[in-house]
Amino acid sequence: MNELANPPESVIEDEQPKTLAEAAYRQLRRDIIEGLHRPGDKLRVEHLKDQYEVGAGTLREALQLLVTDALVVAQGQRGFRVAPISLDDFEDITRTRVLLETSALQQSIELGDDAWEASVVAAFHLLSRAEDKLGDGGKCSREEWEQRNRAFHEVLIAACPSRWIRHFQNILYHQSERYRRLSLFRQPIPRDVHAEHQAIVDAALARNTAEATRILTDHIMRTLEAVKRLPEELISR
Amino acid sequence: MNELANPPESVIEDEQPKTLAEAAYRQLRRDIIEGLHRPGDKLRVEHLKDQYEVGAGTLREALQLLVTDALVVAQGQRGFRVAPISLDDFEDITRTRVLLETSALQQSIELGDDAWEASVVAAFHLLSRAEDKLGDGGKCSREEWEQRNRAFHEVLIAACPSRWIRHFQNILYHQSERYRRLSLFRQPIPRDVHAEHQAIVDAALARNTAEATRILTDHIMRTLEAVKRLPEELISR
DNA sequence: ATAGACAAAAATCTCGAGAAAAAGTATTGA
DNA sequence: TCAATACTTTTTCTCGAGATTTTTGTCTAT
Repeated sequence: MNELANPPESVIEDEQPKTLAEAAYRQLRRDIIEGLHRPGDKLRVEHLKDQYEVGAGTLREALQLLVTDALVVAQGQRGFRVAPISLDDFEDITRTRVLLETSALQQSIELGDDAWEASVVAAFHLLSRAEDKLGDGGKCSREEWEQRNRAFHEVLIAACPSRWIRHFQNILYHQSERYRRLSLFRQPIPRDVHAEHQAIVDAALARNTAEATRILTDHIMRTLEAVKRLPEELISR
Repeated sequence: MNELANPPESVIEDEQPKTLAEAAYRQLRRDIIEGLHRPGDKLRVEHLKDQYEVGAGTLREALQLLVTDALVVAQGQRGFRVAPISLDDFEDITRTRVLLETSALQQSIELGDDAWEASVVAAFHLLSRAEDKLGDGGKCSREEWEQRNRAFHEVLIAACPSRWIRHFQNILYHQSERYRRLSLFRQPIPRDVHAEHQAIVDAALARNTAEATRILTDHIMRTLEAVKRLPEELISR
């Protein structure tokens, strides 16, 4: 009678888009994160509706969805813009991410069962393979690596029972993805990210909460440092 | 040339609505929080567009905005529903709120200047007055009290420089407002909320971070306990 | 009586055009 | 030369109607 059994967790990439608006939304989000539409750019519905091959109202809805992710800002009667970026903003994103993600990791370590451990190991393996192929010579796209990196971080906190923390973490991850692209653009994997991930997995499986959160914090904060070292004009508007 | 000077902080109640869609959004949000549209209810565009006197597309946009606040969930090709409520959800909301709000309060206490102290005292005064009038015999609506209570909690963490924490906290506050209504419905101010607020203000002004966060945590968690004591049928779907 | 399938009804999703607002351009006067 | 005003163009916002999809209702066969 009451079919609220499986409420759609959130608007995450679960299945394929069931509506044109959602399809446009995903494509737009990708293009924004990729930097095709640059921070601060105006997003004119009249132009974009042709580019994405949907009606004006539909594209409007897609833009509204992006506001939810804070990748787009809507200004009263003056249309939409790509959310601006700044170093302050990224520092904020990073610190907030640390706050949420360490809390989630703590609970995940505390509550995770065998299946969780297995999924962590699996995700780490996939990520490692992507790194191998990436260094090997373009046998694997950075696209693929990003996807697996995201999956790894997601699985790590998957045993945290708080939907809200996971929801917010998800938003922040997408945000920081924009900045991380900038960083990777210059220095194609500068730090020994692999070792950091390995250390996190080890500590997590050993149920060493303090150690795991410490490493995770360093891991996340290091990306901030990397971006801080970028030439300023990249993070201008 | 680049007029990004004042990016619209977020979609909070700052000015009056500049667009029909936003007007409908606010009215709808109010009605959902008030419980006029109950958790789990289907929100049929065809019906609601008459009720709120806007076109179908416009109402659609309003609903999309509510998805951002997680007060409404959109299901693929099957329309919109009022976000369901549950005790587990409220527990999650509360704990996440504690995590964010205590962190924000710490920073606020650390960084707040004289102006911040003044605004805290002012907000507390307004809230106290509302409580007086409320107990006095309906000289002040619970509407008013809710508004000032929200303002108080907002001002308390206003000196926290993290926009993201404040943004998330705002979402969670609106969420918990739905539950708090249920609680207040039965027990018209059961606990000595005033004393708790007073204690928070004292500790904050004394820059006693540990004490302030401790009290704030208790304060927030107590609402959870109150809701837990409610008859189950109120939190059914 | 229950289950399945087919048909009718309702609701959602989508589109393009018209009204309102903002931005841009040119003209005029000091 | 500059400022202010009026006009033009662009863009956003809004609405109602049509196309798809989901849901409801009915009928038949096992």
